[in-house]
Amino acid sequence: MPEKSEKNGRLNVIASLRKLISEGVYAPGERLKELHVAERLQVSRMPVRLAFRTLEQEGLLQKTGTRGYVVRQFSEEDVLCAVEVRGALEGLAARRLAEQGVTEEVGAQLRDCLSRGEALLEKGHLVKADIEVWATLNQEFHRAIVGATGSRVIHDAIARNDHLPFASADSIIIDDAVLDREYGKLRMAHAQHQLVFQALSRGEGARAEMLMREHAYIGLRYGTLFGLGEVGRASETT
Amino acid sequence: MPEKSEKNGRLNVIASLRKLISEGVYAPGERLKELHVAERLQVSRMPVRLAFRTLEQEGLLQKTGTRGYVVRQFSEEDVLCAVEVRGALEGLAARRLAEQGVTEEVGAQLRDCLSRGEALLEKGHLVKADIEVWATLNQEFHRAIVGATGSRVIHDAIARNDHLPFASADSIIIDDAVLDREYGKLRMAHAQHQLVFQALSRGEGARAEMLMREHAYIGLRYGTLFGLGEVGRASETT
DNA sequence: TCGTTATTCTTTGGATCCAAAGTAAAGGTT
DNA sequence: AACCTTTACTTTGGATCCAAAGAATAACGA
Repeated sequence: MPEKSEKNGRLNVIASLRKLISEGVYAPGERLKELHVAERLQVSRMPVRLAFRTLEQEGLLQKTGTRGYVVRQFSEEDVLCAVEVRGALEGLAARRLAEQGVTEEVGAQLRDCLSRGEALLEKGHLVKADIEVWATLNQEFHRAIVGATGSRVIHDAIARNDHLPFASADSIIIDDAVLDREYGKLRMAHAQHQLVFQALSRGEGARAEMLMREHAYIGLRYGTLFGLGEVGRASETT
Repeated sequence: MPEKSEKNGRLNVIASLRKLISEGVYAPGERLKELHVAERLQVSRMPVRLAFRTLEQEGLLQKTGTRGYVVRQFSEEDVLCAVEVRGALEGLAARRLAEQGVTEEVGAQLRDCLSRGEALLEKGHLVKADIEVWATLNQEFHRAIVGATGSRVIHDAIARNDHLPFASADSIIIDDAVLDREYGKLRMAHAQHQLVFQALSRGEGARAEMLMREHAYIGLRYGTLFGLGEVGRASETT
């Protein structure tokens, strides 16, 4: 059973359910029954119902025509679309930020991310733990940009579209081949980050947008969207 | 009190609450109490709680730091961002559609929209009822494009970002000046639709995208996002 | 034996109840 | 008189109960 919140001893049903789905406990296409989930999480049906609503909005669950919810299936096509949506929105954020100018604080934050990325690269190779480090770093870089636009509307739009159930790095086997590929991806992503930062600093909005949109594809290009093989299994997505 | 569903006699709490907010019954910034809304809509607190969750996801409500929800305030800046987000996403849809090719069925649907738009224009002026006609027509055109991409991911992304509480046409005073401006807007929008359709038919993806992005601004350019003066009153949006 | 109908069971949606957390107010103390 | 503490009340979150809608199954008729 999932761990409860430290603060009030309450279970975050939404997070738990999201985790169960991304772990594949509830498989894509599977019908989800309130009572079943409730018993599994040791809560009553009520919080589960709330969670279903939220996860439906996130796109993780899907209302069946008749009744109840099923776990949404994502095709490779869906993943591509999600990537493009993300690219479009983050590109928008980048353009806005470039046009409104990067503050000293945000600039420092981005530079910090870049230098930490540099440090990772200088090692010449990756170990498993580095993948998580990079993931955090990457997230920080992107969040800084989106956050710096100051537009909650854009921020929310991105957040709302960021719930595709990709497995996290620790749920798949990381062998040397994977680490090699990840290193290559990291090199490329880092270079792209540098370019984006450059464009942002120079106030080149259109260029920043274009670079960010291209950057969004990196996970696909390097075939290291963890778990893609799993989520891509679905042939039908409607 | 709002009308109940014909089918099962049940009230759509989400739609009702959304309406109440867009009508200004619950003003931006106002704290929303479950019990109060429940009594107003003649339902128990439960469906209201569900609705709060959904509307929070939609961005209409906002969780306060401590407890409860407040009606979200939208600044003019927010509206601009929402428009750009919409443009970015619909632009994406247009590009995809152009690249994958417009089917005969979708082509016919779009042509139908265009000819109906033409008919409206030929009258040389608008009456109040035409505004609603155009709104429907416009919606149909955009939906056809987004729907034709076949990507639910993109469709949902757009739908999720389409909940800003603009007042509908019938909630403001429509005088001759407004009708004139609307006629001008309609001319322009129709022309843009024609161009988008042309680009789509020719498979010119990048052009279709660019045109669609520009088209998104039309409501702002013509200052006829009904109710913008209202929602724009908020100075702070965080 | 197959199809149709009726009955039962499953599952969801809504209402009410209870507990916990947070807020406001009142009273006491310095 | 001002500030702190304690108490009462407001409001939300969770649990349970009840009703209604759907699905499955069984029984009856052709």
